[in-house]
Amino acid sequence: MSLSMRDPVIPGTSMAYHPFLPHRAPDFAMSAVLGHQPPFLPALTLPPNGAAALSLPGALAKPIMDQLVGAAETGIPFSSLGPQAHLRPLKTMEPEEEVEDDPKVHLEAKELWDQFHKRGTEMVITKSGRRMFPPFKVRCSGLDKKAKYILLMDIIAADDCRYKFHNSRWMVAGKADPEMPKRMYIHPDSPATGEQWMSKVVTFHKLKLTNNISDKHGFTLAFPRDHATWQGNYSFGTQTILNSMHKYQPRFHIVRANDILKLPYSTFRTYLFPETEFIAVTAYQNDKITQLKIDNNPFAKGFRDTGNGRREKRKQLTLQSMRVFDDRHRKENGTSDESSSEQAAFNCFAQSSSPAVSTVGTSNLKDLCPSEGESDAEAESKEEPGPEACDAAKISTTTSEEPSRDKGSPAVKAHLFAAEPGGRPRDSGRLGKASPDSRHSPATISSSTRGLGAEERRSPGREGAATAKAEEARALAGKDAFAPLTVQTDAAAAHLGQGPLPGLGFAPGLAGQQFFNGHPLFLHPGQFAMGGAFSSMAAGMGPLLATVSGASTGVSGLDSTAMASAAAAQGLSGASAAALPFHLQQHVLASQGLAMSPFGSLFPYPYTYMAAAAAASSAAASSSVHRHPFLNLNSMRPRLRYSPYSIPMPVPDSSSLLTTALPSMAVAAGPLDGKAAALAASPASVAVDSGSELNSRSSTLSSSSVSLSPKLCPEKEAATSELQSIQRLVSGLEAKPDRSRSASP
DNA sequence: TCTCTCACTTC
DNA sequence: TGAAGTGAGAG
Repeated sequence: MSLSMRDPVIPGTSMAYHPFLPHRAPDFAMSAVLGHQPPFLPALTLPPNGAAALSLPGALAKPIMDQLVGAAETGIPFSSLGPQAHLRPLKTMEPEEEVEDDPKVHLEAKELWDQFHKRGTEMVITKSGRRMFPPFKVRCSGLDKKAKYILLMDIIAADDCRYKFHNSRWMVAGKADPEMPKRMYIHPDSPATGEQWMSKVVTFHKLKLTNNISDKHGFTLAFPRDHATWQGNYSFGTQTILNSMHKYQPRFHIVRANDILKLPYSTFRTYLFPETEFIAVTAYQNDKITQLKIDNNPFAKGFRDTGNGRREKRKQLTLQSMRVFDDRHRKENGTSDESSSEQAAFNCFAQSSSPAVSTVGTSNLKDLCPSEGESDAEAESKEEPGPEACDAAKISTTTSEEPSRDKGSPAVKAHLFAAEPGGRPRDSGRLGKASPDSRHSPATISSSTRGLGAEERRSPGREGAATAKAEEARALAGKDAFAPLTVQTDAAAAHLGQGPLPGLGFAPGLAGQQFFNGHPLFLHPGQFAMGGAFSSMAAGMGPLLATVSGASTGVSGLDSTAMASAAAAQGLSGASAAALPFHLQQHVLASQGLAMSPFGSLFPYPYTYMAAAAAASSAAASSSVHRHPFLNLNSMRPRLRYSPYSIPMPVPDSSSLLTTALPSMAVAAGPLDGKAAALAASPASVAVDSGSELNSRSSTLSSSSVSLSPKLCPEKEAATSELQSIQRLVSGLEAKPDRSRSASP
C-alpha cells in the first residue's frame, strides 16, 4: 500500500526541509548549533544537492570554532571531524545530480536474533556499560553510491510497562519507571558514501547499554528555547541509558547527509526490526537466554559446557556430587517408580548440563537430550499454547549474515505515516500468536518521511485513544487518514503495518527527568563535530519550555481512558485526517524519545520527521514537559498509550514543531491492534498480554542451543523436587569443593 | 534487584 | 601482553 504524501524535500536536494520552515531549515539548524536566533544568523547557503558542506560566513566561522573548542574542553573528542569539515567554502562544492535512492536494510544474523526473540531477549546493562548481544548489524542496499549518509541507531522504550520474570516468564509488573535520557548513537564511520555503507555490514557493536544515569559518556547540546527546529537539550553519547526490567526496541536510521550538522534538517529513514526487541536486565533472568548468550558470544566461551572453562569444571564437579548424592539416596530409599522418574529427570539435567555425561557441543547435547526440547515445549505450552513446541529444526544458530535477505524479509519501507508500525514487536507478537512465524518475519520496517506538508502540520486533528478495535482503526487511519503522505511499503512490509501496534506511552517520570527527556543523540566521539552548543542540560531546558507550551494544551488532559474511548470512536473512522492532537502528543513524545513506542508512536512521525524537528520537539517536550500543559506529564499518566486518535485539541501555529508530528501520528494509530487497544483501555490486561506474548515467543523456541538448566526437564514434580534438593546440596558442595569431596551430603 | 569481583575469553 | 568483554556468584 502506499500513501502519497507531499514530500517536503526540495527537488534537487537530498535534505528535507523542516515542514514549518521549509526554506530556512539550514539557517535554523545552524543557528541552533550556534545558539543564535534565526533572525540574527547570517544566511547560510546550502547547495542544491544537499550533499555539499555548509558554507559559513566568516563571521560565523569563529563562533563555531570557539564552540568546537569549548566542546573539546568538555572532553568530547573531535578527532575525526575537524571544524573545518563544516566550514568548507561553498564555492568548492559543486551541485551534483541527486540520484534517487531507495534504501533497504537487512538485519544481519537474523536467525540468531530470532532465537533470542523467541525466548524474550534480555540485554544486560551495567554501570560501566555492556554491549548488546547479539550485536546489532545491518546490511544496507539501495543507497546512492555517491551520496553520503549518516547511519544512526537508538533504543526506545517498546512500551510503558515494567516487567518481572516470574514463573519462567516475563510478566508485566506495573508501569514503567521514568524514562531515561534518550540517546542516539551515530555510527563511527559516518558520514560515508552509500557505496561504502553498502560494501560492508554496518555494525553497532560499540554501543553500550547502561543503567547509570550519571553516565559520562554522553554530552548534551543546548539550543535556544525559541528555536523553531532545535530546542532544549539534545544529548549525545556512546552509551544508551536504559531502565532495568523494561522492554526496548532498537531502531536504525539512515540519513542522507554529508555532515552531522545537517541532521537536524535531513530526512530520517527509520527501520525497526521487531526481533531485536529486548528487555534490559542487570542480571539474566531467563536461563535460556543465558545459555544462548553463552553458546553464541565468544567472550562467554568460558562458560560453555563444551570446553575447558570453569563452567564445565564446575558442572563436572556438580554432577559428580549429584551422582554421589543420588547413589546414596537410592541406597537409602531403594529403587522405585518414583526414583525412576527422578532418575529420568536427573538424567535429563545431567545430560544436558554436564559435559561429563556428554562431551559433545551444545547442539549435540540437544540432540542427545530430547527431553530438553520437550521440557521447553511443555513449559512453553503451559505458558502459552500456540507456537510449535519445538522448532529447533527450523532454528539455526548460525549468525550468518545472509538470512535476512534471503529469507525475503525485505525491509519494509514505509513512510512514517504508513502507520505500519507493523514492525512493532508487539504487533508481531500478536501476529505471532495467530501465526508464530509471522513474528519472525524478516520484514523490517523502515519508515522514511521526508517531511510533512505545512498544511498537514498545522491541521488540527483529533486523536482517539487506542481501542479494542485499534486494528481496524489502524488500517483505516494508516491508509486514509494521512493520504497526503506517501508510504512506501514492500510486500513484506504489509504485514508489519497491519500488526498490532502498542500505543505509545509517556514516561511517568518525565517531569522529573526533563533533562533526560531531550532526545539525545549518541554521537560517536570521533564524529561529533557540532560546535560548542554543548552545554549543561539545564541550560538548554529553560528555553524549551516556552516553545512546547503552545502546542501542548491538549495532551495534559489525556488519560488512558480518554484515549481509549477516543480511539474507539475513531477506530473506524480513523481515516479522518483530523486526528492531530493526539499525534502532536505522540509527536512530541516521540521526538523527545520520551515514550516513543516503536510501534505506535514511532512510525507515525518520528520516522519520517526531520531530525531537527524531532530533536527540537523532543528537547522541547522533555524540557518543558513539566510546564507545558501539552507536555505536562505529571498531570497525566507517566506513559500514555497512544492511540492513533487523539483528543481534539487546539494546536497553535506557534507550536509548529508539534504539529509536524501530527501526520505521523496517523501512522501510529493505524497499527494499533486489539492488544494495543486493550493496553490503552486496560493496563492490567496489557500486562498479561505482554507477559504472555513474551512467553509465547520464548516458548516457541527450540534453539539449537540446548538449555541446560534442570528446570527445563521437569519430567515429574517429584523428580524436580528431588533434583532441587540435590542441587541445594550440591551448591553447598560447590561452595566448598574440598569439603564436599571429603564429606558426603 | 543490583553491584561488585572473579575467572575466563577474545582481540 | 594487556585491554576489554563475558556470565557466575556472593553480598
